[in-house]
Amino acid sequence: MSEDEFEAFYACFEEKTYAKRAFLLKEGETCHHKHFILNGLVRSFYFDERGAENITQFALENWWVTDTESFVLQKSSNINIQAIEETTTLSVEKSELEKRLHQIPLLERFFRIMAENMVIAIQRGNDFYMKMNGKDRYEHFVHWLPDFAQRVPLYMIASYLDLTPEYLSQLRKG
Amino acid sequence: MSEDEFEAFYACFEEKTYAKRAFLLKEGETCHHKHFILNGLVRSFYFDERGAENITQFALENWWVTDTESFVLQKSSNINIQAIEETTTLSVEKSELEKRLHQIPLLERFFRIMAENMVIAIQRGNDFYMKMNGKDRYEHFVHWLPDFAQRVPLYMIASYLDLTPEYLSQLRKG
DNA sequence: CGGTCTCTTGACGGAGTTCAAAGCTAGTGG
DNA sequence: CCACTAGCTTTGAACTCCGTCAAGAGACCG
Repeated sequence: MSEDEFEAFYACFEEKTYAKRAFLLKEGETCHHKHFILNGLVRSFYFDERGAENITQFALENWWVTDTESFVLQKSSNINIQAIEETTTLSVEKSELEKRLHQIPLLERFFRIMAENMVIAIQRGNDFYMKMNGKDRYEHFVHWLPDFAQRVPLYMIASYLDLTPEYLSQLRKG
Repeated sequence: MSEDEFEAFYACFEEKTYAKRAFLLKEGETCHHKHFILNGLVRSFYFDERGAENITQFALENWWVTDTESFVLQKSSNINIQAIEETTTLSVEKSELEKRLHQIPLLERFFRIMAENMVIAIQRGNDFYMKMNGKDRYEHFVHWLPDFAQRVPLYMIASYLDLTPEYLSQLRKG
């Protein structure tokens, strides 16, 4: 990428700071941004039919976060994205991004590769989920993602691992 | 895309036919192709620690199939892709594809969008899986994917929906 | 301190699995 | 074209993992 191209690309990002518990996206809104996290920690979650929060993803420093379905199809979102800690992002708006993608062929390549890596990451997550029971999922999580285990309250980890806090508590004891 | 470009792109595809039960990819091999299915039906599956087959995906006419992780990272695959019926594909080999992607910027765009759509499809699948119990998953599957329900044996549907054949049998009765 | 949020404990229940056996079906070869 | 066999589907009983409910104990923050 030439220096000019990089400038043009970088210029379309905006730095934003979200307070603890602030929302990057709320259910029912359309997602207009891809966020790159400079600092902090966020979660994606939805409310199930009984009003309980179900966490589908965490993201921290150097991760991207968005609701891909809402962002790509520009339809209203089913999920909330919320800061767990105070969080600073570099965020790019959809129409800005589209413009640059047309101007800079290398960007298409970059975002293609990023999307492929997302497919891989999600499929690995599924694989991990399918092959392990609750206990193994928890142990794996604590072992491989200690950053999250430190910074995220237990009941959120339980939700992410698709366990009740009560059952997770049992597992930790025994 | 210009006519020349399209010719160059189309030329890198090869038509192949796989007999029923033939493998498009075997565990341990590296996946070198993306396959577009012209005709037929395939499944992706792995063997769990007890030697039982676990189906992760079906694909039929007009769908793409590959092992994204193995294809992108060129590492040995954990899954098998096998024809359930005799299947004809248009298949493109990785290095051929890479060459064209460099030559034809529009292709990068095409495959970026395709990868994004895969992310959306997989996440929808996960959502569907998380929110429904076994009975609902089966009914949803039969209702929305009748083609599969007709053409795929029951024990494979059970595996795909993550149920035992015995339990699925119960569900159908009651 | 007082209240809300978080984590733990234990009794009970239900969705789904496991195992074993028997009935059914369809493909294959003779 | 039939018979045989291997593969597929059904049944039922015992069992397990994990969720639910209810109650209480800490812990953090104003």
